[in-house]
Parts: sequence; C-alpha cells; structure tokens
Amino acid sequence: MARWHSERMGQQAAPQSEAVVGAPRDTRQRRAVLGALGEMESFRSAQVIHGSIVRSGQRIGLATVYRTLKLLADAGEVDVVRDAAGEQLFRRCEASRHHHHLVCVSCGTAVEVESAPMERWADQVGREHGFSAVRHSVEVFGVCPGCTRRAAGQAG
Amino acid sequence: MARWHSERMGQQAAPQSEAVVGAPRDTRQRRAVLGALGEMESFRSAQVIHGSIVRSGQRIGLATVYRTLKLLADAGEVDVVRDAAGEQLFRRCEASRHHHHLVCVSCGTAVEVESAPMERWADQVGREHGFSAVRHSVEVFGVCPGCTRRAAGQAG
DNA sequence: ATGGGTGCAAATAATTTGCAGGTAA
DNA sequence: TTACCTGCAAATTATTTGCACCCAT
Repeated sequence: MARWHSERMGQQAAPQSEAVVGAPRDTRQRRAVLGALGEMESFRSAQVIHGSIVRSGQRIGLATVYRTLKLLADAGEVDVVRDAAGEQLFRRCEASRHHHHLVCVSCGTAVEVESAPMERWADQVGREHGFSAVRHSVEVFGVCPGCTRRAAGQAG
Repeated sequence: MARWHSERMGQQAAPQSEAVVGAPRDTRQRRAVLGALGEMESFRSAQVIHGSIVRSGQRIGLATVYRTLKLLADAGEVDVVRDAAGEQLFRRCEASRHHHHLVCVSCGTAVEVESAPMERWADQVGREHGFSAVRHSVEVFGVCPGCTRRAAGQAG
C-alpha cells in the first residue's frame, strides 16, 4: 500500500521540553556500525554492513544494524539512497547540509556533487505548479572513470 | 543485496533472429490492467491497481497484475517510480521521450514537468567527474494546490 | 493443438517488531 | 537501579515463482 500520508514531510528537531527522551548510548555494537561506516567510501546495504562487522570478528545482530542505521539516518548522520531493486544503501554523511551523489553503478563509489542548480530547478518546478512542501529525490548514476577504463580494456 | 551490475544500463531491442518469442496475447486481464491504467492520472501501486480492478467486478490475480505491469514497464509503456517506502508506483507513460514528474504526496496526482535544466545539470555533473553512461533518477514531491488548500482549511 | 497466460499458494527477501535478558550511565 | 539496547526468532510486506489448468491464436 502506498503511504503518501505517513511520509515525513520534512524533519524539524523534536521540540523536547525536557529532553528526557534518552541520549544514544555508547555500546559496542553501535561503535561497530559507526566503525564500518567509517571505513566505507561508498554506499552499502545493511546486510553487507552487518556481514563486514561479523566477518571482522565482532558479534552483532542484523536487527541491531538495521535499528542503528535507521537511527543514524533519522539523525541525518548517514545518507540513504535506494538502488534499482528498491533496497536501501547507506553511507556516512559527509556534510550535514542537504546534498546529492553521483554513484558508480559498477563499483559503488559515490562522490558528493554540487547540486544548487538542480535544487533551484526543483523548487521552481514546484512553485510553478503551486505545490508546497516541495522535496525531491535525486540520484545520478554512471560508470566512474576507473571502471570505464577497465571495461574498455576488457571488451572492445 | 545490492545489484548495481544487473541494472539495465540502457535498453537496446533484443536481436531476435526469428522473432518467435511470442507477441503479448490479448487477454481479459491484460485489458483490465490497461483499462485501470487508462483511468488513472497519477501513480498507483500494483496492489491499489489490483484492488480497483477487483472492485470493478472483474476477477484477476495480484500476481497477474504484477506480471503485466512488469511487462508494460519493460516495454516502456508505463513509468515506474518508488515512493519513500521503496514501493513501486506505476502510471501509463504519456510520452515515449524521457521525462520526470512532480507528484503530490497527499493525493498522488502527478504532473509531467519541464526537466531540461535538470537534465543538463545531471549530464554536466557526470561529465565533470569523468563518468560515462550517466543516468539519473529524479522525482519531485510536494503538496498540490488543492491539497494545500484543503489542509489549510482543516488544521490551523 | 499448443504455448503463453492465469490463479493460487508457497517462496523470497528486505526490513521490522515482540520479548526476555543485558548493560551503560 | 533503570531505561535503553540487543539478539533471536517470528512477523510483516512487497514482489516473485512453481505448477496445474485455461484459452487466444
């Protein structure tokens, strides 16, 4: 079922009156996730992240990885994109400001790109049609220089 | 698992030598799906499309709806986008040319928008970084004028 | 007649959640 | 001590697939 309505329309900091909502605890598994994210320089799925942590010898549940990644995503500390299969891919957020990526479909490497022109376009498009609360979902994909060269070498 | 590699990088017509691969048959259920798509003027999920067909009195299986929609999508006859939950939304393709949509998160209405400026931005971004085979996935969401007004009337 | 199309149920797969402990603060 | 955090398994959800039967061609 589509859930247009339940979608978060734009996050504003929770208006905590007392801020008793609990600060994130510093646990072994949270550190492991953060550590894994720190070593990655491209987008990875939760499953892959979990696998790499386990492979490195640390015990952690897949559910915990999901929970932690969701927390981090909600906190804006990791970026989330969806691949063509609809699967979520995570990467630690370089900057806190709004930004977009150019992702290599071959090796997964992602670079942050200058998106101001596109932001303006999106805003304008929304305004032109009288829409409010305009947001956008933008990903640019392609084959990075390295992979392009490699591919050229293999096939003709 | 991520499947960057399996993604279709650009479709070329299958090099059928004899074209015996079977043309789509004209069945009641296929007509029903096409009919439902014809009445929709915004993106809908497969489940919703199935529901509307069933509600209209016609018998059809959900799997068939999925199969048919996938065929149509592969044939480029319907557009597919993913909502924030990763669910696929379908709509009959207005034009065969490349285009993008502005979708209302409240009522689902979608309008096709002028995307040339953004296309240029995406191409340039890719070129700047030396990427080849650059594609992009872009959706703009917001609340349409009608829904904005309605919401303003209800809540303060 | 025949091979693609269909329905149904079971299978997948990613992600979430219930619950009984564990543990940072 | 006390919430939050975790692990595990079961539950959810969207989508796909196996299979026996049906029907456009």
